[in-house]
Amino acid sequence: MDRIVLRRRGEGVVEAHEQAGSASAGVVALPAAELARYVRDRESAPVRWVWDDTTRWYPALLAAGVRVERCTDLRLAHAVLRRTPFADHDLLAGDDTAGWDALQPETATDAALFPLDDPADRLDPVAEDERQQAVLAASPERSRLGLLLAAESSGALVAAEMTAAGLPWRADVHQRLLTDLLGPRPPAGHRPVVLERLAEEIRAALGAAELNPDSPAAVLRALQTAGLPVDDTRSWTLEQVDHPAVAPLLEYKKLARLLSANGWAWLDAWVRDGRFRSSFLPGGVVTGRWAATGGGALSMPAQVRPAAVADEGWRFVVADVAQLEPRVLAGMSGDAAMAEAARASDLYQGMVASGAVATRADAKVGMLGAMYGATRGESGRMMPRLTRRYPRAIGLVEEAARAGERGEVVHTLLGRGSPLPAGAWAQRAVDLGEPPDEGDHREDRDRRRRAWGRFTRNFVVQGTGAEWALCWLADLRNRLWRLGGTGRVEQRPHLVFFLHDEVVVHTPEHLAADVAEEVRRAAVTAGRLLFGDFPVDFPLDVAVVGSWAEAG
DNA sequence: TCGATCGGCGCC
DNA sequence: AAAGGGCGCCGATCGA
Repeated sequence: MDRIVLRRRGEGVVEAHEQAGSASAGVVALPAAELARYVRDRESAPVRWVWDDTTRWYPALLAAGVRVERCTDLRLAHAVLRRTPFADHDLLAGDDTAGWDALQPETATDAALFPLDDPADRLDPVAEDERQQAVLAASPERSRLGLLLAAESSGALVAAEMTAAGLPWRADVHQRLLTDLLGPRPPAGHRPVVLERLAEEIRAALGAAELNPDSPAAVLRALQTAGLPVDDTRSWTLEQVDHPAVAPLLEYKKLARLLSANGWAWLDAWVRDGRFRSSFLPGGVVTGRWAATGGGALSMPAQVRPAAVADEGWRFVVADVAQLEPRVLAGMSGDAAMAEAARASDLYQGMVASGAVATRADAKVGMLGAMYGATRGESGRMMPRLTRRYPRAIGLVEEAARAGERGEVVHTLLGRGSPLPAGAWAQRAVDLGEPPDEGDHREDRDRRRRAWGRFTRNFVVQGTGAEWALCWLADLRNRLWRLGGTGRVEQRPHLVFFLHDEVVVHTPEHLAADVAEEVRRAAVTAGRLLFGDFPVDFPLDVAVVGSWAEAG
């Protein structure tokens, strides 16, 4: 397959470096304005575009109606290679290392603010690509690491396409929802009438005439003055006590949250032309999960999802994986008993059926505890039992926790490495053993050590789950393209949302059933890519709906 | 006055 | 005695 490295040069010129082995090795210089046509032409045969950073190239191509099949995102690949235990890091070292380390993705606002001086332009993508390929070739885990790099780059393409397309959003539906719950939109600086009324109720119930219910400290003082035994103002805490102020306070908090997180200001800021426009950031989380910036895209409350509505004549296909992380744990640990439980569409029910635990609730709380590191309470009590039934699965997360406590790196199935701990406890653990110290400090160190162990314990599972999801997305993206006939990305079935273990596809109605089928096939492919023939299933809940809220 | 931090809560 | 992983974002509050 041809491999073409793109590089920006000054004065609106782009160089295309066709690498050895390509049909016509050499360098082509072309005006930036002609890039889209060049890329479109070359896409008629298999080609891999190599570029410094997808966010610096792909949005303009998409805007010109050009979709690419595959790329290598050097920024994301560099970040993976810097941390993976599967690579010889000396092979990645070069003059530019610090620059590649520091390279940040671009968002639409960055581009407008800093159009001229981009640090990416001081980096040499041809040299970096050669280094990365040398690292991969020398890796003892070439195939897993290669899969991770390919998946990460595909994810970058998906993210750019989703960011460009936006999530269909009906501002009128959203506004009606706000008005129904909060009252009419108030003038700037004023509370909606419903909140004002609740605030008065709270003040009356607590005998605190001036109370600002938005101030946690003031609310706490008022509650304590009224004689309530609380140390914070969390909803869960308030639900435990009986007082006339509690009901209006809980109602106030719920509605105030809606107002501040997804109220009229949110609509003004993030919804344009019938689309919620956020920015997805692949690799934005150390574990490999995506992050997003703008509008809180990854924490969209169920409450406002009715406003996500497919276009006229289009549908959403919403799919999510049930219990992704325990399934991934079964696969990566090769735990046959847990994989057997995972054969059920409800893994927790599968654990009950096999006699491992008594109830579904026990199964769920026990597995969450195993993956998050709960050692006591209901979760902790399940651990001995789970360890007996699922020795390999539980052993894997326990070992990841112990390694973290020793200050060591752990890694996902495909080789994403955890960061090294920064605290003093880790320096001492690795270099000096246990120094004598004041009791206070030792307790503090132990607390941090255990916290880091919980992080590495979760890292291996969350990170491998993210790898499964990346493979799912990448394969689905190609399947959707092949379904679609002609036209640009957003004129065909295309991804509009991704949330760790859930996807939303926007599709012309007549293709919805086909999309649902491809979503399932892509999940099978992802399972095979990660776990080969090991029999662990990833069943999906798939819904064809008009509004996101109708799914699940 | 403005940036950093806190308490809280939404999602997985 | 407390002991649960990862995020983004808000208003209030603190502090330079």
